[in-house]
Amino acid sequence: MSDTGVTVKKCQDFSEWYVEVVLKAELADYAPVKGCMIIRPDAYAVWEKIQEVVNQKIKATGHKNVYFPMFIPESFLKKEAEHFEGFTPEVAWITQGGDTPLEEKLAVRPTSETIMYATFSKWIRSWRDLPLKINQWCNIVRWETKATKLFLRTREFLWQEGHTAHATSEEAEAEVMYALNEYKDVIENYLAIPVLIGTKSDSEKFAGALYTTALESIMPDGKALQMGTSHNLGQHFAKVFDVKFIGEDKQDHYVWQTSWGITTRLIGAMVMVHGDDKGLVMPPKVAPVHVVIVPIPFKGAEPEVIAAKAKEIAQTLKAKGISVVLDDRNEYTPGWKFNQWELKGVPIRIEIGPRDLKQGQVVMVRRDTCQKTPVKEIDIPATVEKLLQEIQDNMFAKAKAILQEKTTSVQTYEEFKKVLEEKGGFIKAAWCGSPDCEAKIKDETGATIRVRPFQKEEPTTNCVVCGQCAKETVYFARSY
RNA sequence: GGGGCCGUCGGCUAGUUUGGUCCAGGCUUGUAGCCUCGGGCGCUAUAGACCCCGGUUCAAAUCCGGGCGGCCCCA
Repeated sequence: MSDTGVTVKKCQDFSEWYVEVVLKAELADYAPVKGCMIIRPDAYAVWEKIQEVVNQKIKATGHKNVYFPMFIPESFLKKEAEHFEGFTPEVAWITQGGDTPLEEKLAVRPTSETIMYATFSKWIRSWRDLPLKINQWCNIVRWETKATKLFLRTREFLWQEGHTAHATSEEAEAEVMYALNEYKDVIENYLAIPVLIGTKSDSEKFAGALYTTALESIMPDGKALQMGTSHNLGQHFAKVFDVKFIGEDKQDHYVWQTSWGITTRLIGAMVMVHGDDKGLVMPPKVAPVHVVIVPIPFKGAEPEVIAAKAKEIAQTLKAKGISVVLDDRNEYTPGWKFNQWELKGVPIRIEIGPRDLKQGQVVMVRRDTCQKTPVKEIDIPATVEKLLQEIQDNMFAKAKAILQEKTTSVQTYEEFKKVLEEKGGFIKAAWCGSPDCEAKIKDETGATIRVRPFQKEEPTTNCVVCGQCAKETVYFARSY
């Protein structure tokens, strides 16, 4: 057997498996610049699908897409102190243009709050200008020093950043939850990855925010991955960028702001959660190709007959809006093609050969379970549609079971450490709310508070660290 | 932030310990062609590499220094 396929098992060497799947399924490649990646067509197609879904959602609720420059003057970035402090260790700076040193250095955007809000102050005059709801699809740069991990940790990545300004605190709060819930829908119902939602602890919140809400998921190796965030910025930025409006009461007020984003990291999560020993498994709702048809050449008699039939089936499916590839390359054997398309994660394969032709059927194979079923020709379109939904549902159910299996409640700090070492995953534990206890756990175990869930659970023990009265039950994990 | 491992055709690797047999070998892939081709089938021909810079040496893939890049573990 050649080594064009994945050579390690997912359960044996997860990191190596991940790298191989991403490279061999042709999702991404390493770039000539350290820490940067090249996103290849199949992965970009998934990103476009995510864009399509998100755009449709946010446009329906009055958000508009814009584009701001990627260069941010240093003075802008510095205006909100906490924000600057949070981002400055990983900002890339431009100090020279051609041969001329710049008078003021420019940051390559690590996020766009500052440059956008400087402009908001010009745009917003009265309560009639509110709410202002914009969104931007762009690249951002965070100059990481840690090891590159394709999709999960690269110096440059693609994202979407929504930014809104509102007249009241309540409206801003509602907007934060709106974005979070739409993300939950995209991630769970399209990418088929179950998430926990809640707020971040103060030490993990966005630099400059009042509070941060987030979606967190667990990967098969037991590490948590942040899937998206939605921040309530309060009036912190409004005050430093002077974003004011005259209210109906004829008084000046600062606006209340939110920002929220998801990134190409979601593609990495999709690979990790759903992939198997054969390679990628694409959730049908984001898969660039739904069905691949592999004709099995006719033995003896006319190969044109089978080719014609394959083409006919492809046409029928395309007419139903299903994305189909007819793999009629004759330089590869059917077996080779099976492996190739499985590596690429195409949800459904249709095989059609002489035996099938005789019986007026095809063989349909689903990627998630690798189950083969003969399907009568007349039933193909309906079966494909049904199967795509079934695969989507099954993938989510499987991932949900993993999430549950990888969530453990603990009573004591001893138990906490033991579970973290032996099993990983989310650890539910009682917490007193003190940053000191949180820091102690991080120092001693590497685990952080991933979310303080919205669905509150009464603590059944005292704080696992200090033994003082616990305020709430939170989810800890080591994370990417 | 600390520790470890690694870099040879597009991919996987042999050769490195002990410098010369290597204008670098194999498999795979690419290209051209053949093959009744149902799970990476087989056959023929052909193409393609020592990460970069410097040093040691008669001689460097091999030894030394620096750089660039990747992976893993710990925090």
